[in-house]
This record gives sequence, C-alpha cells and structure tokens, in this order.
Amino acid sequence: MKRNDFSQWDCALARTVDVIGDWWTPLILRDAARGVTTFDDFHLSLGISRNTLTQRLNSLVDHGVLAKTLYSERPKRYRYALTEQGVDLVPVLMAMASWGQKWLQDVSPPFRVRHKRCGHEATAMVVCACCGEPLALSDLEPLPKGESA
Amino acid sequence: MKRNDFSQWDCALARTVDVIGDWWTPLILRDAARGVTTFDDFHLSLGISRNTLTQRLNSLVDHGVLAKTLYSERPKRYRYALTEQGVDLVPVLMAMASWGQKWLQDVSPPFRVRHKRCGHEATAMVVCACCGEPLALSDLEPLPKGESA
DNA sequence: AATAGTGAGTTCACTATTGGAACTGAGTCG
DNA sequence: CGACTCAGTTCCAATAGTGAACTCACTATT
Repeated sequence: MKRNDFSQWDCALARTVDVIGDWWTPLILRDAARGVTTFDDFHLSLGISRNTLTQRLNSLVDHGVLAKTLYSERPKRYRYALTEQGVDLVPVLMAMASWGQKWLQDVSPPFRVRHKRCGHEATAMVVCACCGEPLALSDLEPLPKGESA
Repeated sequence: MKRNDFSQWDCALARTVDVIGDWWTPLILRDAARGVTTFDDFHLSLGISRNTLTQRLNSLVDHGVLAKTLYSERPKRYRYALTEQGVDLVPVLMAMASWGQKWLQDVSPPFRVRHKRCGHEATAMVVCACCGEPLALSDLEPLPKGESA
C-alpha cells in the first residue's frame, strides 16, 4: 500500500489519524477499554491476523497509547494496557460510536456502561469546551486571521 | 490488503470505522467542512492519488456522508458536499483533533473557527449526553446486564 | 517420560490496496 | 488550432493485509 505518512503534517487531525486512523486500531482500543490485555485475547476477540496485530500493538506502544508490561517472568507473558493518553482516547471512540448509533442501522453500542457521575447509561456528545453547547458545523465560522479568541 | 469488512458487525464503533476508518477519509471530510467541493481541489489539497480519491468519494456518497451534485451540465462538473449525516461527523473529527492537540507535539488545529454561540474559538470536548459532565473512562462501569439506565 | 496445551509472536505464500504517472474525453478560452 | 480545466480511468510496481502453519519457552496432564 505504501501508506502515506501524516506524521509530519501540521494538522492535529492528520496526526491523530496517523495514530488511530486505520480499520483495526479503534477496535483494539475498544477492547483494551473493555479490559482485554493479552495478545491472544485481542486476536480471538477481533479475528485480526496475528502479524497485523503485532504491528498495531507495537505501533500503539510506540505512540504511547498502550503500555506493554511483563507480568510473568517465566514463562514470559505480556500485558497491554491503556496509558493515560490511551484512556483519553476512549471518549473520542465513544463519540464515533454515538454517530454510528444515530445514523447507521442495527447497531449496538460498543460498550454498555454506566456513568458513575449521573448514574445513567453513558452516551457521548461533543460540545464546545468553552461554553458547553453542542458543537455543530452550522455554528462555526472562520476565525478572522490573527485572532485567537 | 484484503480489507476486513465490518459492515455486518453489531457494534456502533466497528460500523463507524467501516465508514470513516481509513487514513484519508477523515481528511477528506475535514476539507469538505472547510469548503472544498471539487475533485481536483481535494486532490490538490491532500496529495491523495486520484484513483484512491475516486474510491473514497464514491464510498462516502454510498454511505450518505457526502452528496454528489451536478453543478454544470456542459461541461459536466460535479460538486461534493457534506450531507446532514456528514455535517454531524464534523464534531467527531474535532474531538479527534482535540486529542491530537493535547497529546501530540507541534500540531495546529485542523480548522480555526469561531463558535458563534459563545464567540470564542471552538474546541471540542466529549461529555456525557445525559449530565453534561466530561466523559472519562474512570467514571464508567459496566452496566448490570438487562439494565438500560 | 511423553504428550498436549498456552502465550506471544514469526514466517510464508497469496491477494488486495495504494501511489504515481500517464492517459481519456468533454468542453472552454484565446 | 492549440492550450487548458475538470473529472475521472488505466496501468504498473510497491506495500500491506490475510490465514495458516510454525517456533519457542514453559506448564499441566496422563
């Protein structure tokens, strides 16, 4: 495929896509968020081929999204777990899933979880970090250049 | 690559990944949100190869994310624009970009836009649709099965 | 002691996708 | 007439993904 490399682009979206923008990575992360930790469990749960899984896992570790730790010296056994950076990606995955639930037919949520803060089932919504109102393209307009607020 | 087909999976995340989960699609959508509409402008802006662009554009149209309209009969000229479904994807892209800005070095926002509702520069945040609090994995716990709230 | 099983990969052959460049075709401009 | 624009299509070589089998270091079973 001679995949294009976005790692030098000066765009937050392109750089994020460089980390999680393939077909398997978001699902690996979904499983990690659900508590899957071992190589074979990822393989079993997703049906991803083993060499691709090796690459993805290594790439996520390189990018600091997953951490690989040895949990048994003999025989050597490893565990993959979300780092703080990876944990922070979970809401983004939930936002993607929310879109899917709204617009695609016959889909279940990727995780059925309860939001401890309110006690209800958690569903993601993307809002403006500043005013808390839902973000919508129609409420956005180009920033006059040079302006920062 | 014999790309895996997630279109039959019963998981909102997997199905969403099936629509936008490759390296180019989020960037095509970013450009569309910025106002790019024609085939050549996408090609020029992204540097994507033309045959891949054709495929991606067709796939997005098939999925109902973009709409293709004829805006000149002779010569035939087409315009690609975000549908309502596509517009609804923009906040998700912004959430991805926010993550990139937080965790990756040397990145600029994909669009510098003003949020008309509050007047400030828009930055995305993912919250619980129910209580409006920021979503974080640490606040989530598995739902007792059968329970829906 | 021999066999089976587990976790974590690697190797191999095969196939599908991508990138890049060139090409087509319809129509407009000077 | 020749050059140019838009919207693709065609072709090839390079690369990435798949599935199956294999390795290696241990542990458990019979």
